Amino acid sequence: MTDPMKRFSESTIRRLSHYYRVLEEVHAEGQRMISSHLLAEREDITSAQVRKDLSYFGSFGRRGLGYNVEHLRTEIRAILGLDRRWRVALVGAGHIGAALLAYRGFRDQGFDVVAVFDSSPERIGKTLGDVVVQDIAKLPECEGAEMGVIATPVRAAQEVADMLVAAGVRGILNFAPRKLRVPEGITLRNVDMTMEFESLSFVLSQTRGKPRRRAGE
Amino acid sequence: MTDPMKRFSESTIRRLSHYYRVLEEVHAEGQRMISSHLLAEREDITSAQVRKDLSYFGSFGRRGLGYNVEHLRTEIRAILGLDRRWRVALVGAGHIGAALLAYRGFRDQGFDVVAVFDSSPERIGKTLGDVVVQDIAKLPECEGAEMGVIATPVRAAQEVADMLVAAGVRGILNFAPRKLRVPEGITLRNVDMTMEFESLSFVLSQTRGKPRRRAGE
DNA sequence: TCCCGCTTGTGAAAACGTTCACCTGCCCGC
DNA sequence: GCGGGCAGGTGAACGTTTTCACAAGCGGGA
Ligand SMILES: NC(=O)c1ccc[n+]([C@@H]2O[C@H](COP(=O)([O-])OP(=O)(O)OC[C@H]3O[C@@H](n4cnc5c(N)ncnc54)[C@H](O)[C@@H]3O)[C@@H](O)[C@H]2O)c1
Ligand SMILES: NC(=O)c1ccc[n+]([C@@H]2O[C@H](COP(=O)([O-])OP(=O)(O)OC[C@H]3O[C@@H](n4cnc5c(N)ncnc54)[C@H](O)[C@@H]3O)[C@@H](O)[C@H]2O)c1
Repeated sequence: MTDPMKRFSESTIRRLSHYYRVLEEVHAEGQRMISSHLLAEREDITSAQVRKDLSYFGSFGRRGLGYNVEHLRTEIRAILGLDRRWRVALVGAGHIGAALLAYRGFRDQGFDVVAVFDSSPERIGKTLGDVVVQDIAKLPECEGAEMGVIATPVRAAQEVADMLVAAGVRGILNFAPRKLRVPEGITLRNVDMTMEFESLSFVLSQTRGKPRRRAGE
Repeated sequence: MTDPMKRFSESTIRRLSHYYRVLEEVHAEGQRMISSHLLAEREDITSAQVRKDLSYFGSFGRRGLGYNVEHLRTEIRAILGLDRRWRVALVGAGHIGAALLAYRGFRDQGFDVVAVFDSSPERIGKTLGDVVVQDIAKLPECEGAEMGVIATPVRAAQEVADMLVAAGVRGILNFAPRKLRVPEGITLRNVDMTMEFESLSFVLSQTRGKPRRRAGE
């Protein structure tokens, strides 16, 4: 869509998401223009970074003025592929699955959960959100979903991934804490809360090795 | 704990978590030794990367042989700060909060949720997991928690963060999709599922602009 | 005991991402 | 319509992370 087959860094994309969110807010507040400096908002992003990120995709600002909020919002929306709706198949109607289904934010961003699958007889047939939980055995018959979400226990994750790929999804969001194998051409993203906890625990034990206000370890 | 005040890259730490997980598995299977090549396991990490990561913290392997699984597991455990228990205060007993409380994995890794807070009268007083949900107004009286988890709606997130900091936590895991301000010395990690979805949507719209097997856009 | 194949640990090189610094363009006030 | 100040775009410098490549160490077999 841009140049030939240029790839953009993961971090740039994550920051685009961030800019988009800021723009949504600022737009709601009625602001018309915003500077790269304000877009950066928090000190871990510099204004130069903002401008560089945006410049990979085009020239959206006006010198001396900044960026038009409405315009930039529309542009980033298009870049992130949020100017359309995505059909999502969710596998695993447990805690995480239920949380996702209950979350309005996703629908608002263009993500529609069009099918939910589970293996437990207790869950199959129940209505969750506005879709009926289907038997995982029916997943191969699922059509039209571009993305899959894996919210099953670890042991089922790889098998489910294979089924999703067979059913034709091109991207998978995986909540199970395990690296999955997917064929080339299939995009995989992991949400790994365990890792975040461990990262916290690492930093905290670095900065002060022992519990506060207690004797030795 | 290592040299003077050397900092390690975020990615190194995330990979350590990954290695740790692989080691747990391999350990359970009864393997005694493992090579850096096998530790990398998936093609997006090279064996050189594994060795470099580990070398930041010491020399744990033996040339010609690889790493002793049990030993390396213990070492990484200590590096990540998982050789102790962490007290966690959870704020927001909604979908995400409930999912976290129900998840055995965290307890197994050494994270104990010692207190849960919510603002909704419907939730306060209910028992979730094995703790009673308390009124958020009681958070300032909470003592001894080293980490806080924010699982409230976005609008409450910053206020909750401030309260957690006041209550003495040194690290915060934030599920609300907004950048939070925290004082220096407080470690903040964000789990942002929306961003992951957007990242998927970006890649998918790059690789093939239109839905598969359907006419126009 | 000595050699060979295997695998680590690590400097050096390469790739990558971020920051700097400056030129350009634009608006506004005079 | 002219000048000053503001703010975006961008090549180059910089710093960090990853990869490369190889010497050094180890075990096992002859
Ligand atoms: N809950 C958390 O806080 C948390 C935190 C970190 C990671 N995770 C991971 O997220 C995943 C989901 O966690 P959860 O808490 O929602 O688990 P859960 O047990 O609440 O739900 C899992 C669901 O998957 C279903 N399932 C099992 N096997 C299946 C299969 N083969 N096909 C289809 N469905 C199947 C189960 O019936 C259940 O409904 C797990 O892999 C877990 O490790 C969860
Ligand atoms: N559910 C998801 O799949 C999902 C996905 C992405 C992001 N998030 C984010 O995670 C956060 C939690 O999501 P959720 O689905 O669990 O929401 P939820 O509505 O199920 O739960 C939120 C809980 O926070 C409580 N709460 C509200 N204000 C509070 C306050 N000031 N102090 C203490 N408690 C308060 C509410 O009573 C409720 O119990 C939200 O910020 C949401 O944007 C959720």
